[in-house]
Amino acid sequence: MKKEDFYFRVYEVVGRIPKGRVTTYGAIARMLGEPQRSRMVGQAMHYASFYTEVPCHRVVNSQGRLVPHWDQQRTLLKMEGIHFKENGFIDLKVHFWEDAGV
DNA sequence: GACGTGACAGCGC
DNA sequence: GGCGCTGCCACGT
Repeated sequence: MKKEDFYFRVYEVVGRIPKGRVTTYGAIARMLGEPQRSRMVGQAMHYASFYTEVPCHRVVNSQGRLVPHWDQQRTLLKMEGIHFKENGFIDLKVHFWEDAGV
């Protein structure tokens, strides 16, 4: 698929993340059928800064770590009810979410 | 057109 | 479980 369409799909999936839940870049890439493009998902999020409707703060990496240089994300997720571990990572075992259909 | 960089993931040590 | 290396694709210089 076209990269532009790929980004759009990413925003769509991210927009479906329920409140109080989070997902990973790899998971989103898999939902779109292209697990190798996990980095493109991250890049899409970078560009998503333009789309305020996209809750990109609910997207973390496979380690449950938050986005670097964006401390506010931690606060935003706390408001969502996300529980953080001592190391500052999110407990994916609890808040991980994945959309079955696309 | 080529090189370097980056909101990542997966595997090996 | 934490750290490091490799593969990936797109974008900026």
